[in-house]
Amino acid sequence: MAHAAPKTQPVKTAAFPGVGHDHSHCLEDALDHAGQICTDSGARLTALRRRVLELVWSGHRPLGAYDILTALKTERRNAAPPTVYRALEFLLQQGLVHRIECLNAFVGCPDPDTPHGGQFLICRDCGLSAELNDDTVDQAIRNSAAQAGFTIARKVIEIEGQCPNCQKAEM
Amino acid sequence: MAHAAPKTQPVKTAAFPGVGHDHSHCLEDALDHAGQICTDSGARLTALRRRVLELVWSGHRPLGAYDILTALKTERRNAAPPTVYRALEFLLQQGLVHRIECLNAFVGCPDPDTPHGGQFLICRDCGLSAELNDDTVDQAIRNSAAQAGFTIARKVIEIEGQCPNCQKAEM
DNA sequence: CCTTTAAATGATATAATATAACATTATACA
DNA sequence: TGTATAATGTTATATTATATCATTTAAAGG
Repeated sequence: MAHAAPKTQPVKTAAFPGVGHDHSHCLEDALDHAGQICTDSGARLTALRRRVLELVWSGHRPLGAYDILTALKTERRNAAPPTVYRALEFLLQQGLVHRIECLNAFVGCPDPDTPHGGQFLICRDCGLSAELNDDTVDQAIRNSAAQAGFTIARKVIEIEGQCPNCQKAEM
Repeated sequence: MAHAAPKTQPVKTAAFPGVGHDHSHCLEDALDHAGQICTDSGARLTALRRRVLELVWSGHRPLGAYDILTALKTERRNAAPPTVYRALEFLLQQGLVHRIECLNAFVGCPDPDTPHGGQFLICRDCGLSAELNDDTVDQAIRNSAAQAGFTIARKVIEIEGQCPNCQKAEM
């Protein structure tokens, strides 16, 4: 039966990067976007900042500032904590990276064109994160805050658990 | 016109503790709850743990571990970081306090009877936090995660902004 | 082009948050 | 009461983040 069981189709996992996805494309894309955004806004994407962005984008795994620093030091002997934190601060301001509070870590934003808070799924097994932007979630929160008479400045939405790939791997 | 303008009624601010609320009641309530919960589960709410819980409940403002330590040291000269972190770990496990990731701080749970993640409104002006548990938000997130094939272990939902009291104060 | 000014980076020190590891004391319970 | 386990004491150190001042680089106007 060639065209049997549609129920055995793999679960849709759009949000998480596939195991064999072409990451060089993600990286190029992120750098191109960053260049464009900074050109448009007049912000200066210096070599250092660009390099830190590349390091953040070395994968879809949120990286700690000191992880980035360690990598950076192999190229710039004089890199120090402020070197990294300043670059990250810039990248955060430009919306090019997000900070993951529950990990004290940073991850590239796949869609930096429109400012947004970001909703994150974070896998405890493999460490990968995926950014959602579900408007239903957003609206529910806006409603809830409005009912309490609260004015929102920033939303931290970080969901820890197990990603589809790691669920499969367990079986 | 004695019964004019209903539109001038104060905004409903149920979630945030009123300026003059009877906090001693909050505190007693929390301690009673804690005693009950630990008795039921067989967990040991020692004097130290109970005292740390009291300190966390000294207000509705999330406190850092070292804030708690400073307070604790006035009574126990030998208190050290592990003293506080261990007590907090216990209290977190029992669901008696929550950790606010974006502040590296801890706040008492007003409703520890049923385990829950907690959704927080955090005022940047006065530092107070209010815990929501809006099922609409919760469901939206569960849906969103399910669509991505993601299994949820823990949710971090922290909304920073301005509380109703501080909005009024600005006028 | 030069100068002035602002922005970015270098460099050093230290603050703030959190945990590891082992010793000692208290509690439960057989 | 003795023994095992849990809790706490104690010291050291890891991890994350920022303050401060010096130096270099880039931008903008004359």
